[in-house]
Amino acid sequence: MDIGELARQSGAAPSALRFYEEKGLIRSSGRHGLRRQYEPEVLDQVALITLGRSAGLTLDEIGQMLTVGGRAKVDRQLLADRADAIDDQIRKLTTIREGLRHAAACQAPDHLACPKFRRLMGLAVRKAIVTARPSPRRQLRPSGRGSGA
Amino acid sequence: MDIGELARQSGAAPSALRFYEEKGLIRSSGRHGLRRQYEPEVLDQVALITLGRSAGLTLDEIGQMLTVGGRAKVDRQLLADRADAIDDQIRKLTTIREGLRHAAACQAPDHLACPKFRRLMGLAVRKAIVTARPSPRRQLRPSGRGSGA
DNA sequence: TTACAACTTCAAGTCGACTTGAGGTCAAGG
DNA sequence: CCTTGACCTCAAGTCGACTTGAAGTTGTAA
Repeated sequence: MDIGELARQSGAAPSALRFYEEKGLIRSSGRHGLRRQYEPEVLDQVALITLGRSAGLTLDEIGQMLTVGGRAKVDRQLLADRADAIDDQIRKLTTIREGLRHAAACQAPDHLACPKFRRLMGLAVRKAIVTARPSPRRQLRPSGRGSGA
Repeated sequence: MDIGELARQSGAAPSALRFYEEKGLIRSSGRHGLRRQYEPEVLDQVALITLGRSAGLTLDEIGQMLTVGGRAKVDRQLLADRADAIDDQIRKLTTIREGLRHAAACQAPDHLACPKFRRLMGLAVRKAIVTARPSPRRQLRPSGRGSGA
């Protein structure tokens, strides 16, 4: 299939697909004239990329998980490490979610003053944060999730 | 305390703190000469910002949760919506984590070929929707953004 | 055969979240 | 009094992930 079809079926923009290819996350099987042709299984790869991106992973991170070249590279340790890192992120998000759920229900006008909120967020133990720089985890362009929601 | 002290205690760079202030996420209580002075409770706010950032939230998103101005704005619906959005992100991350954990243990050289991996990632559903010769629809505009998954 | 929509490349622009650098101010200590 | 260094402002730079635009090519339907 050509890039337009892949775009339609995957939901990713053609420019994004070219970008992924340039980065080595997907591969075209050849050209028809000058047009890229893709095998159907690329759809799965793009789905994976999209999922990863929407979960906040960088393309580099996703690339490390993808065995796209077909060749080897299945670094199990890396995979396990990534899983752990994601687990960590899940814990942080869970913390925030709980804090938010409470804040949405709480009567205190300023939730930073609410002891329950503070406990949920672990703000009493702020000494722990010393390790400046929370991993350079850059986020996907917020686009969708910003408004309305 | 001045910005250097806040930076030291919070782990955030002074430039980041100025940036947060400019964005309205924190406030200085005044100046000593030309130097910003901060109240201790700003530490909590910065801790919250740091936590949110490391979980992948944008500053705007975090700002909406923060009642920093002291004044009202506790939009419970917004808070609940944010909690839901975060829940969604947690689910995606959980999916990925499970996929990764399996891939790290699996023998298949290409996990996209592994049925268990595919099931974990929910990639099987893709198959169904394919090529039914879609009507010639053009879509070269900003594509409305799939925002994926 | 021709029109044209869909593709191509490449360069530059955008956005969020900061960082870096230049040039300037000022409070405190020697 | 003078130095120092932590602060100040403002502009510009950086990075990731794309998007946009210009200019050119081509498969295919009419």
